[in-house]
Parts: sequence; C-alpha cells; structure tokens
Amino acid sequence: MPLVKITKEEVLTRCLTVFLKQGYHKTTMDDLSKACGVYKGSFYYYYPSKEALMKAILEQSLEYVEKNIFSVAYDADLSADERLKRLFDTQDNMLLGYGAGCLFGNTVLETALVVPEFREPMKAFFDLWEAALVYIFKAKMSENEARKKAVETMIRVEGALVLVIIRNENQYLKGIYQGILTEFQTKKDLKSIKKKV
Amino acid sequence: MPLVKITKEEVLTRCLTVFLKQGYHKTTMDDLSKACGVYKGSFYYYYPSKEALMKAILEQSLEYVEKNIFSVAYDADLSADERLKRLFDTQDNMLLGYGAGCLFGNTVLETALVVPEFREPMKAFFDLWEAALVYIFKAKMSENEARKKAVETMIRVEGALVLVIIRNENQYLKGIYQGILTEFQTKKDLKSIKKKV
Amino acid sequence: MPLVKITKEEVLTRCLTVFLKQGYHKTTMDDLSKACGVYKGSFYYYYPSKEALMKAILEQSLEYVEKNIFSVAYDADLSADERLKRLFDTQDNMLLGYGAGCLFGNTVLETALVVPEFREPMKAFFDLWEAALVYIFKAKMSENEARKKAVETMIRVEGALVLVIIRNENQYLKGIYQGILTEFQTKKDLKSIKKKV
Amino acid sequence: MPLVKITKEEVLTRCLTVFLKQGYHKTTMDDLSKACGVYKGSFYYYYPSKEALMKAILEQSLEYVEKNIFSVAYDADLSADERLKRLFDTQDNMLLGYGAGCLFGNTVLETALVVPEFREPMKAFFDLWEAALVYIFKAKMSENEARKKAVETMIRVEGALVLVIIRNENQYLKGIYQGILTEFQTKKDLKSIKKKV
DNA sequence: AATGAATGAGAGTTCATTCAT
DNA sequence: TATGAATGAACTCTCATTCAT
Repeated sequence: MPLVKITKEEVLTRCLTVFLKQGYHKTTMDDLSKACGVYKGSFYYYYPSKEALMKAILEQSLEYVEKNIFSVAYDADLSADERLKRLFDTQDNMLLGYGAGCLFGNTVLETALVVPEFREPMKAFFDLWEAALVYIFKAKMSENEARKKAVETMIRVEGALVLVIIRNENQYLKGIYQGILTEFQTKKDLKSIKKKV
Repeated sequence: MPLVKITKEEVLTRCLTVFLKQGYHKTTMDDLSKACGVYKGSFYYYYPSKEALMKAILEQSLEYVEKNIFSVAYDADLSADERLKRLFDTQDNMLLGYGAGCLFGNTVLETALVVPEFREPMKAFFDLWEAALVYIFKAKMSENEARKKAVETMIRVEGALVLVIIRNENQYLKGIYQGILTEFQTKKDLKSIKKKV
Repeated sequence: MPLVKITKEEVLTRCLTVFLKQGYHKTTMDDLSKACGVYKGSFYYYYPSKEALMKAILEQSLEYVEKNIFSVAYDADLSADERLKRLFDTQDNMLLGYGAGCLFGNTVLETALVVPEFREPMKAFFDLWEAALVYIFKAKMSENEARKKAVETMIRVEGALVLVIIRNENQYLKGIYQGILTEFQTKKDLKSIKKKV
Repeated sequence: MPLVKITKEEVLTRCLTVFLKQGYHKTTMDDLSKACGVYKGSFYYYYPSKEALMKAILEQSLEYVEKNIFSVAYDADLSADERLKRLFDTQDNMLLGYGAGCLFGNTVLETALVVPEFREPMKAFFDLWEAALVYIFKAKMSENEARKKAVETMIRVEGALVLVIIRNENQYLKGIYQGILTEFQTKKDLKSIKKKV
C-alpha cells in the first residue's frame, strides 16, 4: 500500500488488532493509519468509510476462521475427539493471541444495536461456529443434544472472555476447554455403540 | 439540574440505558442531554467529565445491584433454592429489561483496555456477584465447588447475552437459569446431610 | 456569537459577501470563520451544515429584499415613476455594493442543478421581484404587458451583471436602468388616460 | 489516453458538459474521469492541473464557437436577416443542448473573482460574440447603434438563461431571439436605403 | 444553581495531485 | 504512454468541554 509496503490483507489484520483492543468507536482512522504505516487518506481508496473497513475486517476474519479454524471440524482424517481438541487449540490461539478476546463477541456487544451493517457477518460467525461444533458433537450424541452442547460451548467461551479480560486470568477460558473436552472424550462414539448393538 | 425536574439518580439511570444501548464511546453528551431533558452543560456541574459520569453510573449500578439484587443471596428467611431463584429472577429483569444486556459485561469488553478508570467498579461487580452466588451454592456444596459453580454461572450468563443480542433470542439466557436452578434444586443441603450423618 | 461580538444577522451578512465573491463551492467554512471572527465549530451550533447556512442566507436575503427593496413598489405615497426609480436605485446599491453581482443569480447558475435545497428561495426571489415590477408597470399598461416588461427587466439586469463582472464596467447595468426608466416615464398613467376618455 | 479510446477533443467536450452542469468547483477530477472513461491520473499527462484543463476547455470552446457559430455572421452568401437567424439557431442549440446554459456566462459568475486564469478566454468569448453581432447589425444601422444592439443582445441571452434554469422554461430564451429577429427584419438595409437616396 | 452559547482539537472524509511502474 | 495506487493538505463536521451570565 505505501510508506512501508504492506498487503491489503496485512492492513486488515493490523486494523483488526487495533479494533480488538480499543473497540470500534474509540478507534480513529488515525490510529489505524499509524498501526499500518499507511496514510489516512489511503484507506479511502479501498474502503469508502470506516464502517466499510470494519465490515471488510469482519468478513475477512469470517473467511479466515471458516477456512483455518472451523474447517478442522470437518477433517475426515481425525477422530471426533481430536477434531474438538484441535478446534479449541487453534481457536484459543486466536482469542488470546492479541489479549483482547473475540472480535465478533466484542463487536456484537458494542455495535449490534447501533451499526446494523455489522449484523450479517457477526451472525454468520456464530452460525458457522455452531455448525462446526454440532458436526463434531454429532459423532457422540443426537443432533439435538449436539446443538445444545454447541450453543453451550459458544456461550461459555464468550462469557469466559469477559472474566479473562476483567480479571486478567486466562485460566477461565482454559477451564472451559478442558471441561468440555474431558466430558466429550469420556463419551462413546455412536457408531461403536451401534455396532455393539 | 433540569428543564424537567429530575433527580440525580434518575439522570444516572437514564444515562445508563443510553450507554447500555449505544456503548460508551458511541454515546455523546448530547445523546445523554436529550435522554434526560437536561442541558448539556449541566452535566458538568455535577460531573467533571464524561468519564466521571460513566464511573458514577457504574458505581451507582454497583450499589444498586448490591442492595437490591445480590442481597437476596443473604436473606436468612429464604431457602437456598428460593434465594437462587429470586436472584435469577431479579437479575434477569435487569439484564433484559432494556434489551441490551449487562452494563458491566458490555463495558468490560469495550473499555477494559482503554479506560482504566472503569476497571475498579467493573471488577467489583463481578466480585460481588461471585460472592453472592458462592454464598448460595455453599449451602449444598463445598466452598471450592461453590466457587467453581459461581464462576461458571457468571460466565454462562455473560456469554448467553452475546447470543441473545445477535440472535435476538431471550431463550438462551432463560435456558441457563433453568439448567442451573434445576441442577441445584436436586441437590441436598449440606446441613441435612451432616445431620443425617 | 464569539471572538468579536457579532449578531446572528451580521454573521449571515458577512458570509453572504464571501459567498457572493467566491461562489458557494469555492467558499470553505474556514473562509467564513475568518470573515466573521467566529470559530468554525460555532456555525454548527446554529446551522447543521454549510448547505443549511447558505439556505439561511438565501432566506434572510429574500426577506431583506422583500422588506427593503421590493416593498418600495407598493408605496402608495409615490408615483409609479418614482417607485420604479427608487426600486432601481436601492437594488443597484445592493447588486454593485459588494462588486460581485446578485447572490441569487450567481447561485442559480452555480447550484441550481446540483443543490436542490436552494431552489425554493432562489425561485421565490425571482417571483417576488417579478411581482414588484409588475405592480409598478401595471400603472401604465395592461397586466400582460406589465408582466412581459417585468421579465424583460429581470433578464436584462441579470444578464448585465455578467458583462459588468467580466468587463469590469458598471455602465452596462446603469444603461439598463436608464433605458427602462426613460421608456416608462414617457408613458402616461392608465388612470389619466381613462379620465380623459 | 484511455480505457475506451477517445480523442482529446472528445475528452474536453465531455468534461465541458460536466463543468456546465455542476460548475467548476463542485466538479471533481473523479467526476471527469468517470464521464470520460479515462483514469484520473491520465488527465495529468495532458494537462498539469484541473485549472489548466478547464482553461483548455474554455479555449477549445472559444475556438469552436468562433469557427462554427460566430463565423456565420460573416458569411457573404447570406443576407443579414438570414445570418442573424442562423446565429441564433446554432447558438440556441449549444446553450440549451445540455440543459445548463452558457459555459462562459456560468463560469464568469462562479470564477471571475477567484480564478484569474479564466478571465482571458471568457473575455474573448464576449468580445468575439459582440463583434459577430455588430457585424450583422451594421448592415441595417450605424456602428454605434449596432454595438448597442449587440451588447443588449448578449445581455438578454445571458440573463434569460438564469430564468430558464430556475424556472425551467426555455420560452424566455426563445422570446428574446424572436423579439430581436423580428425587430431586425423589419428594418431596411443601409445599402438599399443609400441606393434609393 | 444552571444554562445557553461558544470553543477548538480532532474526527471522518475528500480530492487535486504525484509517481513508480 | 498511461495508469493505478498512494498522498497529504484541506475539507466538512463532531463533540467533550468551558464559561459568561
């Protein structure tokens, strides 16, 4: 893009970290400009507004988690147990990597009622996340139960992030992962059960 | 203070609803002025800054929930079951009353890393909430278990609010209450157990 | 308003002269700010936008010319000849006073097709001007003829201003006034004609 | 120059229509770029600035009207009456063709006092127009009278365009042409008069 | 005690212009 | 030659804050 050469994706990623730490409204175009080493006006060559920029970030992030994180749920080479573990591992890396939680969760609470343009990617994030979890959980329980567990999992992760931030204690999130993993691993595969029967 | 006479507390309450819906940074002093029917300049007679105003709101809310919501946890006239149910009922009323979730949870995610002044009341909120839950849960389990359950409860409530807002489905929160209540009610009091023993 | 005390009307008048000289789009809020000795932000306390400010100026000018210039057309104490002369005199003073012509004529040519909000006051200006001229001319001719003469007069005044500005020669406008006046004065009043008959 | 191949003249003509409709200052290089199907940067290969581009347009237009419109005034094969009629016809076509009046008249009022670089071609336009009219009018009147009539004609045409635009009524301009034509046609040629005498 | 107006720094955005390719 | 991207100054507008009254 400019001062320091930087790809469009890298720009979005750097902006993401700023939005994640400061929130959408507190973040100024100047903050982003400095974070990217890009002149303020340059953003407007690619995105017509701050809102459009944020939406692009949400959409890029959505695509990223779909391809790189949620995708593991559908990996036919791995057992359900392994898939759940890997999902948690990569997701954890993302959520705590910048030390400021989940872009989508944070953005929902800050903007859901005031920036309708963000609703779509935010909703899509939770839908895709849910679908991935359901797909894994279905290996050991009914679709209905799997859905309940999936929702419960998302709720706990998002909720844990509040405590992680205010108490500065990653343990809350780690605890969630472990609890769910352990519980899941002790269950038996539906297939093996059926075989027995 | 006012065009329309209005108490200091009422001012804070009205501001709270605006902050809750729009978030801290998106909300302008003008928004607050209109919501209260009070001239913008007048706020500065009572609070030196927007930040101080928000802090006062957080502190007033903290006092309010302590006296009117968390207090029920310590009501000696009620059984643990009843106390938990009442806590959930009143808390639910507050969280969904304005349709925008938990002021403290929202504010944590939006401001924890950028407005250090708010940390104290926000931390205190979760500490008091935890203490109230622990006090109830202790009736039927060890302090250690009670603390785990308390944290788990707060996490699930805060997490559920994310889904409630983005999916516009109160059911997520109701489900949390019911699950926890039911599980708790089926346990026996430690006292009665000890007595037996 | 501020730095130097200045009334709202004086602000509009000073802005008018700037708009008249520089045109609407070329003029910046900073230009206006300097011309008025008022901080830029202060304009926005009274007018929500540059467009609204300009509209207010057009409207104030409209009111001004109606009360102070066109009104002379209806002065029952004066003869038609005198009323026409006075109308031209005061109008001339306004048009050449700032050396940049007619705010309404200039604004029509610059903005009529791109700022629809200005159409109303601009149209009204020409309607009121026409009505005033018709009223005077009717004293010596039919309503139909009077209307033709009125339109012809406005056209010649507006057209003359183009030449006045590009050739820097006031004479073009003066010539128009004199021609129309002389022609009108040589006509006889309809009343006196009727009396004769 | 181009995405879509386009001649330099065609570029100027398209830019002209944009400037005519929107005015000089309101028009952005981007508007022009879109109107021409040419990349923004490309303009700067041919013209060093927006101002230079506009000046080129004024100069091209000047050349155009001189060759294609005013030239008819000097056509030895036509009678004075015919030459005046043709002049009005072609000029009318140009003025109302884009529905936004006279580029030179509009630009005078918008820029005469703020963009001195445009004065020269704008002055030249009115001088050439005047000369053409004088040349025609001289056939039936003294040079002095012809000059007066010429100026009067230009004034009325430019003034009529103001009313045409604000009232959206071409009739004002048509009326001017007809009045002048009719009056001129009823006069006798100086030559024939002289011959008679 | 409370305001109504004014402030001024800074926000998001625009745009004529530049320049490496 | 012609661009596509980048620039940066300047623009319109916002807003927390101040202050005379």
